[in-house]
Amino acid sequence: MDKTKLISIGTLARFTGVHIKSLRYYDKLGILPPAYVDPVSGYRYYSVFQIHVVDTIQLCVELGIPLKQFSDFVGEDGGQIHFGKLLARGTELAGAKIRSIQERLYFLHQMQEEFDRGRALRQTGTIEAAVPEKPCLTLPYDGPHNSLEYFKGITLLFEKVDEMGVKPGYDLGVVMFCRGEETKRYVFLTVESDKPLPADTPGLCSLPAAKYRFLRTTEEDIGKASQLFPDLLARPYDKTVIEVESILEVSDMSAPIYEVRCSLPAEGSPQDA
Amino acid sequence: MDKTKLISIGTLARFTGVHIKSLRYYDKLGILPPAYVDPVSGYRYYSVFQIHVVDTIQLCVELGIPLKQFSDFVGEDGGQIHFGKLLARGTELAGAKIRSIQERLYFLHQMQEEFDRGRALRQTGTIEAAVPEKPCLTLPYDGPHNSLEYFKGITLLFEKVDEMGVKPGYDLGVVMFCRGEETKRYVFLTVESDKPLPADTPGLCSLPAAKYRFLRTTEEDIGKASQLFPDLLARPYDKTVIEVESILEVSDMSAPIYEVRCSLPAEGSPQDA
DNA sequence: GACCCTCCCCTTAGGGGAGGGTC
DNA sequence: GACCCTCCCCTTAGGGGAGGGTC
Repeated sequence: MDKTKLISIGTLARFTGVHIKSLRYYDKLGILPPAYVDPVSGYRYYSVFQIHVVDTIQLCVELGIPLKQFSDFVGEDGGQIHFGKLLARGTELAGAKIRSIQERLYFLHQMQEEFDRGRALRQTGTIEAAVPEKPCLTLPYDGPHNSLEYFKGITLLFEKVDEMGVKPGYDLGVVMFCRGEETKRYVFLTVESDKPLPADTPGLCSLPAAKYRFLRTTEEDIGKASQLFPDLLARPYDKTVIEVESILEVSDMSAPIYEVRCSLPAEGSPQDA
Repeated sequence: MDKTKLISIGTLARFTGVHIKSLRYYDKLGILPPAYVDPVSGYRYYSVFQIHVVDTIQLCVELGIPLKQFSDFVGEDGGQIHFGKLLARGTELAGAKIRSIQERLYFLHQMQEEFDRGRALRQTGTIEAAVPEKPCLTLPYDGPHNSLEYFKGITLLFEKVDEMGVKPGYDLGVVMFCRGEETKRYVFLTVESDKPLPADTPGLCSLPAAKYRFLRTTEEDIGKASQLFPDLLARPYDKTVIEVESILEVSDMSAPIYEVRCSLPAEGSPQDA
């Protein structure tokens, strides 16, 4: 072995930008044996071509491929790299990672929207905004917020969502559907699902897409929607009133703030009763 | 504290899909204190609303925000969540992650291309393909491959790339520029850089974009380009001949295979000498 | 009987540092 | 004097399991 063709571990570290400790660790794992080890001093010497092996190891680390699996991509003597396998696995993993982070980013954007609306609401007292449809599970309920019955209902809804194998959403509370003369009241929990849910699920319905008027209120006033939206309730259109605990800013459980939303008449419907 | 409003740790685990052990760990870190702990049995009881705290913790974990920093996003009593801060940090981190993985994916795609070409070359013996321009560092050199001088040259190039603060590319070897009567031979190392390199860097040039003819050969034949491309060398156009060690399949250092590329005449140039 | 408790040991990919030879 | 060596201890976010109370 001609040492003059080889470089020291420190030089390899400099050339690759990888820490000396990492190179020793790779040696220990057996995935980067030095081209030559001085039997007296124990000094490790590497070939410049092993720079590519280091690069490949780094690629695996960055893609989250466990280094124990690195040997799957390398021939017996460590000098052969199965790029085909590595490329396939790497592309697959990188794709999965990007998809997963994009989902998270999408969730964050949704939260950001609700958060911004919450802030606007805090500043102006009331706002009006369009809200998309959201699937949810419901349970008939006619009591006040924050009662034992209410908690039992919410817990039951979480239980059901769990049984269905889907994820609970961030919104929960009380919803009132005013349809003609009839008004029905439920506790609800929104549901996150990429697949459509079976239509025959008991209690499955959705918070309808509509333009809503938003208000904030404290626990005392909750359930008195008639006082909060006197002008809207006086008008005879089908409306949905949603009461949720406002958790989308600095939320304090001991003194909850509620957000109450009342759907506005659809565009083009008669403006007067 | 009314226990009937609370759920057990196992129930919380089921509702959130998070392992019981993780919930205990979050308690230990102080970022998810149970709403109530039975002083006798030590049993932990949680409020259903703490489901949201668990979700938020999971979001942090998935985005790679250290849980020690989680307290930055939570009020003193653990019941308040600063969504604004969390959203900003999360969006920032998720964006950075996606960009980093996309870079990796781009690198993988490039490798895949070279890999596919290598496979085609192995099957057919020779192929012709267009190759984009690549910046590289060079050092005049006139010896054979795999000699001590060659290694010294390559090592020096790595050293220079390192000094310039850029990353070495995957291609290295010997390049011959035939310009008119003059032929110059160098060792080269490609350079990866997103910024343009200072034009006055000594030895900086580029492997020109062109259609190349590819051949594979063993160590013995290397440097005898005149025998490998007799038809092309007989014709009087400016050509570039590149000899690289073929590392883009199962590569074995003890018996290297070389890839030799000779640029073809530009389209529209005279077909006969 | 299913659920929960507290230890205790183990994992990945290294980083920091001590104490001591080597180029 | 800069470089390299081998221990040894430490980190994150938990998972597995033992041994023993609790609903």
